[in-house]
Amino acid sequence: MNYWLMKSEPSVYSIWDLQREGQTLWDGVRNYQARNYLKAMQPGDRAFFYHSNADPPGIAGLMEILETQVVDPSQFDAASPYYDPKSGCADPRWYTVRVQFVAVLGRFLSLPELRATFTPEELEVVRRGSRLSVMPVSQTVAERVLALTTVSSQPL
DNA sequence: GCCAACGTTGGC
DNA sequence: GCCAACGTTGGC
Repeated sequence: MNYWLMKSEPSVYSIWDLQREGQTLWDGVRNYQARNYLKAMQPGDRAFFYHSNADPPGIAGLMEILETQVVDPSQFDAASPYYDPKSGCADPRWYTVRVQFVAVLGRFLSLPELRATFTPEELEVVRRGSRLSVMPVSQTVAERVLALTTVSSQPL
């Protein structure tokens, strides 16, 4: 089981939106490295839900990867802001995952706090200028992150 | 709202 | 394949 960190702007889609909906398709990722990480995910993996462009930015929740290797349908939708006219149905360019809500953290972990706790080598999101929206998190760092907050256990 | 950092595009 | 121009991300 691997851990990941996935960013979303809460004004667009927040951890509370996921809590209400239970699960969602993580569509709209249009960066090749982030897509490669999405492709590497396996069902049962866990991911931290990171609120970007928030006040303060930071880790807000936890989710589980439900379904992988999903073709992102928004790339074919001309009305979508994520439409990619260069992607064809025969050879889709963008893949994503379906995620399941697990928990809202009992205490959010702000970016300043993460910076104070982890080096850029340990946790890529604290790196200056880090723009990747999906990134891996090592088991040890994930456990240290979880130890900093409270996560009410929710049956899935 | 600003702007630094970064990714992508396209001319050559 | 280089690189300047441009667009986007995201912290502050």
